[in-house]
Amino acid sequence: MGSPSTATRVTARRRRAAPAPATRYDRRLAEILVHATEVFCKKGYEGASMRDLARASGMSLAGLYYYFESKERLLFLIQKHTFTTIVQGLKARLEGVSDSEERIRIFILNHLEYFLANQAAMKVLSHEAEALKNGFASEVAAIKREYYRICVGLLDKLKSDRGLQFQTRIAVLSLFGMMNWIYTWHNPRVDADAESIAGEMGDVFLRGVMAGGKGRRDGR
Amino acid sequence: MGSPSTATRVTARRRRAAPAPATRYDRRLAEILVHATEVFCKKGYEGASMRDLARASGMSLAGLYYYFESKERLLFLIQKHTFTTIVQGLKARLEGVSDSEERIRIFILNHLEYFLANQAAMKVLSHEAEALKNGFASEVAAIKREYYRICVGLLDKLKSDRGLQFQTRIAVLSLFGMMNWIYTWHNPRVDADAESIAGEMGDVFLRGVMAGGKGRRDGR
DNA sequence: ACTCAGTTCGAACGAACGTTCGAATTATCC
DNA sequence: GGATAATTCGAACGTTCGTTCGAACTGAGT
Repeated sequence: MGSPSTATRVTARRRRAAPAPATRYDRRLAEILVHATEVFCKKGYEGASMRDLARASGMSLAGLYYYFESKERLLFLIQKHTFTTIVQGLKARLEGVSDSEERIRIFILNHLEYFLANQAAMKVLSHEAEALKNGFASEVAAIKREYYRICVGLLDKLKSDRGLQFQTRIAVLSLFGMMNWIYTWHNPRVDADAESIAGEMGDVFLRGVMAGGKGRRDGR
Repeated sequence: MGSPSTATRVTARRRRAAPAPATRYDRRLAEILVHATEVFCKKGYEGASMRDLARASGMSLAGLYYYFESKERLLFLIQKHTFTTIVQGLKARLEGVSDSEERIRIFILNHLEYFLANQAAMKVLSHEAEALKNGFASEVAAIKREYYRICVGLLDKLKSDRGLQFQTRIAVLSLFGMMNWIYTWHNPRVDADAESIAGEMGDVFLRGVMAGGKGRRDGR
């Protein structure tokens, strides 16, 4: 048969939505993704060679291509899975909570908990955001846009609930900056856990957007 | 002579601290740095080839090596110059200002103004922070540490002046995150200028750290 | 016109890159 | 245990990588 990877991937795709079983193919694929994430995190997407990835997953160079048709698709799968998971987790946690401040605190906590529990994957997601091209890029961009819009919705709700006045776009992007920058500095031996950092950042950010009421201090 | 670049660089290094004149060598070198910054910004350090850099500066591949002994040193020169300039500018602007809140606003404004006026260089500084190794890395890290410590000093002063209570480390790193993340989203056709964004971020951040007074909302 | 340091370049080096392919190996089912 | 499909691999492909080298060009001083 011509291209083994295409053929096998099609037949292997008949897996249930159920979590545990999964085919051998899917399990091995997930393993490789984990090791590749670690390598991409350490050396960067461009800096990591397929030979590095093969060594990390204890597999031959050619063997990798049974699971992925290209290095770019491998990065794509990592980013898509990571992003999808974090959005799913957020939606589940927001369910049933109506207070708009509490909902933003949940957003921050969910983001930072996932970030610190999956540091390598989140660094690859944040740091290699521009590495994908065309089709791959736009599919990840769509998930990112959904995530961004959820946050905008939460902040706009807070704004109207409490009659606040701030630029939602700047506030949202500042919040993402505060949170995502963590991959450049967090040291588990020095820094507190996600819940504590989320509390601290939530305090600063929420007081910051709420303390003002209406208008800027000097009316500029 | 064996290695022309080493010899010429030594003889050419007799330039004044004066701004304008500079030797031909220094002027050409600066030009190449500008073009290389643009390429590193667009394609990343690993993703940019020496051939890309040669094309961008209208020079032959071999010609570049008259000015730099390696690609890594080229990145180093860009990062060191950018970081040194921003720290210098900050120190000049802080001189004579004593109010601790105003000093932090100056820090934010200086950072964002330089960031948006030199987006490519600042992206290369932020995004390729881990690309350098050993000696190059530690020299840039020293400047970064100085810059970080200045910010810690400013915040600690505010904290003691006003009897506040927050974790300086988290606050500083959150502030850097807010500001540095801008390279991922700022669009000059949509977003306001540096002064306006600095005002907005300054409001959120300063209210955030000042509104609390002492202790966390739930005493955790 | 000649000199000589400063500057640029074409051509090439070996190494490493992403990817392919056919054969070999391993697991699965009758 | 033999047939069939799923999985793995060694070896090689053509390309591009960072870097080097000696020759050629340029411009200022004499």
